Amino acid sequence: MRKVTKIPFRRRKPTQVRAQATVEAMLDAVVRLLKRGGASAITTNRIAETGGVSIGSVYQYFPDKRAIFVALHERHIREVDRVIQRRISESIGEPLDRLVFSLIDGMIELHAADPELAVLLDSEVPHRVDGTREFSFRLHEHFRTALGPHAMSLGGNPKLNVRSFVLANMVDVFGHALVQRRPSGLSLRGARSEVCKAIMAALRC
Amino acid sequence: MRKVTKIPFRRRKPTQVRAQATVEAMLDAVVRLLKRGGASAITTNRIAETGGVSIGSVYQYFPDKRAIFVALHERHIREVDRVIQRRISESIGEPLDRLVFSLIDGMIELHAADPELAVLLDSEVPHRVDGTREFSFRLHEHFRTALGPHAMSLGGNPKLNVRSFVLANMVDVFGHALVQRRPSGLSLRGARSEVCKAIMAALRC
Amino acid sequence: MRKVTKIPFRRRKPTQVRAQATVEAMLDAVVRLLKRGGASAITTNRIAETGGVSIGSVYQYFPDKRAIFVALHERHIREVDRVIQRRISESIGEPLDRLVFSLIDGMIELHAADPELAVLLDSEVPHRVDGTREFSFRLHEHFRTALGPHAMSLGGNPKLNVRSFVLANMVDVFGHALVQRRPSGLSLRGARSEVCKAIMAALRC
Amino acid sequence: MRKVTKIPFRRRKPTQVRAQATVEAMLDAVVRLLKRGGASAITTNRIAETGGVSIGSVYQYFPDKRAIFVALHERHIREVDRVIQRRISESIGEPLDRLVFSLIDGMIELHAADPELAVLLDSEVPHRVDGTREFSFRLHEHFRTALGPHAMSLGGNPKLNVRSFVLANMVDVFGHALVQRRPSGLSLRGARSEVCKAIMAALRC
DNA sequence: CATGAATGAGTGTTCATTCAT
DNA sequence: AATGAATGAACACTCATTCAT
Repeated sequence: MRKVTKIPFRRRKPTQVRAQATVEAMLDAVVRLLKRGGASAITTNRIAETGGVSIGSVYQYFPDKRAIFVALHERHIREVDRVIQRRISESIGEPLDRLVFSLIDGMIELHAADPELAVLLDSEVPHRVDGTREFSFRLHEHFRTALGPHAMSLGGNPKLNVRSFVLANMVDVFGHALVQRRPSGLSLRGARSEVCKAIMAALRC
Repeated sequence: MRKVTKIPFRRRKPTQVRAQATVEAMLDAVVRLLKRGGASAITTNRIAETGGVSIGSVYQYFPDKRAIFVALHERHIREVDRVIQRRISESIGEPLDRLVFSLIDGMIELHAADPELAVLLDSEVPHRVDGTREFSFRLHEHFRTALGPHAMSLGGNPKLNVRSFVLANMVDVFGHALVQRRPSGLSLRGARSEVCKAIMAALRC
Repeated sequence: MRKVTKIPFRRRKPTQVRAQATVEAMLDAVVRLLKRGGASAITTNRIAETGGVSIGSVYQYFPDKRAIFVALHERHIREVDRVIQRRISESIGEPLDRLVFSLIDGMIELHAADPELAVLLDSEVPHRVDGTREFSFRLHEHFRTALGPHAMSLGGNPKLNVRSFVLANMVDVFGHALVQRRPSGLSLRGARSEVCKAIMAALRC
Repeated sequence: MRKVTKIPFRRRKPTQVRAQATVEAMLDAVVRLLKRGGASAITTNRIAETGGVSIGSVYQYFPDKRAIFVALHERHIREVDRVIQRRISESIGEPLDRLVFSLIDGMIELHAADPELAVLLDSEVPHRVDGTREFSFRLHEHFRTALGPHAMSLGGNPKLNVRSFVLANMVDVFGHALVQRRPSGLSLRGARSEVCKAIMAALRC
């Protein structure tokens, strides 16, 4: 049988400004659909329509539907990354508890801006694990670097690797939990303060 | 036909032993498919085939596809619940650090049994938020109850609500992180011990 | 990245009588569409509709659209095969010119039954070459066998391989040409008789 | 948009040398795509890309996709025509068997140059029948004219119409068959000589 | 009850064609 | 003239669901 060799097709890379805007429009459309009707409301044609582009254009930028989801997750991850990095660099020279507070506060700010989104993003939009995993490690790096200068205040045997592991995971859960799962009877501010204290204690060992 | 207007229909309650086994077979089939080909590989027909039942039988036990996912998540949650409760009751009368260790150890045991599963379950299988949320609160309750007897060792002002919030979330993340995201250069045992110390510190304030 | 292994899906084999009828209905639908609007009028949904089955059923029997075309060609080939074999076996014991006449007559009968079809079949319906090639060889075999008993009447040096090659190809073209491209001023009967004489001459060397 | 109602539009006639080259480039691109991936690999955009022109230019020269196929077939037919006519004119004054040999040899030369192409051209590229039919008649005319001078050597009752019908069809099949379907155990030269003898016999009646 | 053939709405995706630049 | 980004109608194909047996 004659081999039916699939001939690849050029996919545009969104390097141009306008192209970037189009991609953003499409990702926003996904978010809008997600909120309106859950994962099952997301179809490629609806993404195009909601995003104000033609379905053809969608496939100019993404090879398939899944790639759109990946891009959406990546955009979210990039935002988290950005916030974390900024908060870290802003806290250089400050004492450890200021850093911890700043990180938690950054996460809250991020998730509080759109509380629904973060939840939907990882409950409804399928996301291959590797991306998340990789991101997790990158965060871990950031945190380890950030903890470096505070070695003294972490006691004689800092074990930075362990400390940053603890810090990264606590910032992650509590960043989410404070916004989404805060138990009744606790104000956000109060809970935040308690969490910061807990993190400090956990870091100091 | 993809029915949109739902006509209610009596669905068999799996009270019989055999029925239970059938349901289990189907849920296991979902897991198997999930591991083999990700979320997109899960179709009702394949669930039936893989589970060794007819597609008709699937609809005898579940009103629609989503219900299968819900059941799967519920089964998983039930397992976590069971482990947590057992560990708590086993630690009654023991000091707090024994409880904490037991909880973390339980979570590790749970996730280490099938490390892939837990990840896939909440990265690929869509799960309506309410169930998770509800589960989260229930866990919180368990933890608060469990912490009750340890009020003294938590200092003069225990704020049990806050402590259990901290405990629940830390057990949750680290239970996952120790199995999936443990940084290189740390043995499971070593990391576990560090995490327990961190939790203890966070609890004591 | 997680391997998204495509999980195959069971395709029904049309062994049952009813299934056979369904397949026939679908192939007939293709022919009908082909005559009505050429190749571009053939869509899988139209095949289903015209054939009186659901599109889902089409895919129960064929993995994809191309497979339908292949089946159509195979059906046609099978018919030619049947006619050729019958004519050959009917001519056993008869002189060579009776065999030649019978073969040409069979082909005419076949193509005259639906003159449009044969043309459309190989001008509009894409057909992978290998099938045709294989068929061609099989026919060649039949013809060689058929010529065996006539070795004497082919002169002292029959070279059966060459003779059957000549016969097969002449039966093929003239079978088509007599129906489709017969030059003006020639009756079918007259032309047929001339062609038979020509074939006989070509066979005798 | 797939325009259905055709609005007539001036199409550039490729009179210029450069224009001719562009058209050739596009037709060559079709052939290249055809060989690489069969009929389904031929898309207008790929033709443009492979041919090194813009898709816009393709539509400057062809009203639609089908027109490209027609042009491709016409180009092929023109080549066959050219070869046949040249061989005929070269054989003027020569005996009939020289003419027959020259024709067969011309066809072999033509098809052997690109054995794949001829097959693909009429197995995969849809070709409306009329063109082929018309071409067939034109060939027939050529052959009749060519046979005229050989009336004597065809016996007392030449029936040129029938002879040229026989000749045209035999040249056609064997031209293809010798290249594509020659049975094992036959050299091209040997088979060619046998075929020429067979044609001569068929012509002489 | 269990089965699995049949259904067809709806999906992801392609690709012929246009037209502003 | 030439370009190629953009379009969207239409396509091939899937799969949740039903229901006659």
